Amino acid sequence: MKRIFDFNRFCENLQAHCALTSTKKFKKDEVITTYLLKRNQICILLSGEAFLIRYTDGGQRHILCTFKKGDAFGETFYRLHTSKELFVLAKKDSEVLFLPYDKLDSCNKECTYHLQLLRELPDLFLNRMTEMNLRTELLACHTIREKLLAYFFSVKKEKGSSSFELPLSLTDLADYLVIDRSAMMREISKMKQENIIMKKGKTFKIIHQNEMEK
Amino acid sequence: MKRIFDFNRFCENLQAHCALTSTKKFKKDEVITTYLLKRNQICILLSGEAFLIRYTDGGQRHILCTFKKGDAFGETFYRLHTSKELFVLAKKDSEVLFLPYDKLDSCNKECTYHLQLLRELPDLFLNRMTEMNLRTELLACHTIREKLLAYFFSVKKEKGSSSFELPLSLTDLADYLVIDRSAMMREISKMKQENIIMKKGKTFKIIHQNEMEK
DNA sequence: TATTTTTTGTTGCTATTGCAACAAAAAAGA
DNA sequence: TCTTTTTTGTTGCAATAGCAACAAAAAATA
Repeated sequence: MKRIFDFNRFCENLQAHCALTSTKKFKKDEVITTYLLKRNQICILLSGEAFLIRYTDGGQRHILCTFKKGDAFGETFYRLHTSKELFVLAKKDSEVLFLPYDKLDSCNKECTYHLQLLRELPDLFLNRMTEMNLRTELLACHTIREKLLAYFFSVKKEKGSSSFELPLSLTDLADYLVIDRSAMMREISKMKQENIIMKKGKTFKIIHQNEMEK
Repeated sequence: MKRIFDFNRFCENLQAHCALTSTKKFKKDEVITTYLLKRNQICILLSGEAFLIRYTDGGQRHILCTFKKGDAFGETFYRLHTSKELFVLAKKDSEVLFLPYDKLDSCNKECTYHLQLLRELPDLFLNRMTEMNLRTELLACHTIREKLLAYFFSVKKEKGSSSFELPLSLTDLADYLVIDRSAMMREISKMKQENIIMKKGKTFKIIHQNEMEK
């Protein structure tokens, strides 16, 4: 993700110089934060990996977003319209930087970092939105095959190579695309048979790209 | 939608005092703008109604967003990840205010309105995001029935009454939820038979709300 | 008002998908 | 290393949804 300013350096400065900032480490599968309460908190993933999760009434798990190093999250970035609780779960051991959103312009005089962040907020929002747009588009595909192909193309585009490893396990992918895992596996098998994709372990390759491309 | 400041008044001031601002009227079914090019343009709907539309490769029409008076849109608010073109179509005769995003802080000294807008941008983004989150959640429902019920609840919540008129035609609703219209009609018939909903013309009412509620 | 267009409503058929249940392989943990 | 847990892979069956095609009602237009 292109960032207009040096995000890593910015985070370091924030930690070193801002009294309102705190960092915390999380073990795999721990809850980093929830989106139910108006926490007015911005979270930045310094290391590790995390998922934004919702459980449906039926008990199904949906993966709404995946966060990598440098991604900003928190309910500040996801205005809710239902009261269904969302969780951010550490997928791997992670370190997270927390800072309050509502105090962004009322920190002490020497702390210019909050103001800097304020200026970057529209861009951070847009980064979130881009990811959400992707998932929405995937969910809007009619068939499992179309969902998979659209997803594979997005990974291919991001990695810049026609062979790529999925950033998610197949189990997680099914929860991200909101499809039945076994039905998805069946479709993957069919696509292998029909020579549309190749699969060796975790590495996929798209062979026939007819339309859709780009 | 709650706005922190008086949006209507703000638009009036902008039109009256800012040289970079322009307004234009559109007839029903005219294209207001497209999201393909980097227009760096912010659009505000002053009157009327508009849809954000995408056509799939298969020729299907998807309604991605619906805009009402006061809503802000433009590719600035929808960072794309594909090169698929999006259209904003006037659903009714409409009037739209246009202003350039990238010149927000470089207008003449007397024009304080751009700066004001800049401060409001995160909030405007979040309003957009809330609507997109709603649709994503609807698309994530497994069955047509669940999609419909979730949608009905969102309308009910917005209108504050258990009886409500849909803001979309049923044909448009199917394109918004990305489901086959005839299958949707069949499901609505079933739900009427099973006494889950009532329907008189365009007015719906939810009878059994078991879970899901709120 | 009369005519055209759009929306609503209905149905049969078929393909797709979800569910359940299970086995094998791989990964994680002791 | 051995054991346990998670992930991957497969299949039959039943329910759901999409497609096509059409008729009636409503809305828009002349």
